[in-house]
Amino acid sequence: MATQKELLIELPEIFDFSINLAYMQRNPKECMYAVKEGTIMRALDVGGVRTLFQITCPDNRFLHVHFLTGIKPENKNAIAAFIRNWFDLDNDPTLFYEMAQKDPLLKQTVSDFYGLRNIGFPDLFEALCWGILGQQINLGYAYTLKRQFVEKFGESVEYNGQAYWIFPSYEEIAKLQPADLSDIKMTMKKSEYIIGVAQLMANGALSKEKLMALGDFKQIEKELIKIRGIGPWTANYVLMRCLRFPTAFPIDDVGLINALKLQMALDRKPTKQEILNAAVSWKDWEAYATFYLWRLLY
DNA sequence: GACCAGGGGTGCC
DNA sequence: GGCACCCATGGT
Repeated sequence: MATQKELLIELPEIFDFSINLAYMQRNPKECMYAVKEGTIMRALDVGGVRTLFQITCPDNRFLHVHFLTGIKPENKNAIAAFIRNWFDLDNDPTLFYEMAQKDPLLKQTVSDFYGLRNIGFPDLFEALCWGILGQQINLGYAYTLKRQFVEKFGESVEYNGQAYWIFPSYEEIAKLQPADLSDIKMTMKKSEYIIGVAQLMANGALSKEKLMALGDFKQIEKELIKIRGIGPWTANYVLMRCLRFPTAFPIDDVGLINALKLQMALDRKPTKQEILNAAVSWKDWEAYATFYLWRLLY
């Protein structure tokens, strides 16, 4: 029975907590949550209240969310929705698995990582920033940049001597000039792009709700690509990991290309046409195919 | 020091 | 729309 400080989130059948936990621990530089001994810790700003919670999963049937600071009863639904989106619980990958088990390029990874979910970025601003940060630099450095950005402009919750960081708000970032980010070694272009996105969100022109209201995947993609700093890769990355479209497909992704090179046993990178040919059988599940192929590398 | 990195913008045709 | 070229900087 859940008390006031607890929340239970029922899990779908296809879900393996330890597999997802292992994915979440893949990079020690991650600063938006902490994983320790089967427990995930994360802080969020919910309606102006800094909330710290931990997630455990003793039975693989429910996520047990325990609030450590700042919970208000009226915010519990918002946090439950955040966690459902974060763990991608509202997509049913049954048909993806049926397809993937017959696909020679996917067969191994879906078997090795059965029950893995597309762990994502429920917050649109965080998703867009992470996409822009990750453009054309190695992933390790992208994590370093993110940490510096978060620790300079975000807020944190202290608990047992450790700081849990909350991603900077677009309201705060919208007020900055590109030069304000130069001391964290963000390139001028990335700084301009991130501030530009923050300003679009701060003035109400861009929001998750407005994008989703467009309904159609292609229309949302088109709308995202209009934004300076957002190209086809970032648009599809956000469609995949924030807006949760299973058909999103960041086809130019270096990680995807390298994973396919490995699975196709090539001594060169596959061509775009070869990737398109491989993806024919992934139809409607391109995002999941990509996510599982990434797991071979990271 | 070359080459790569979970690309994107710009200008040209 | 497709293509070449530029951007900028850490990692290897």
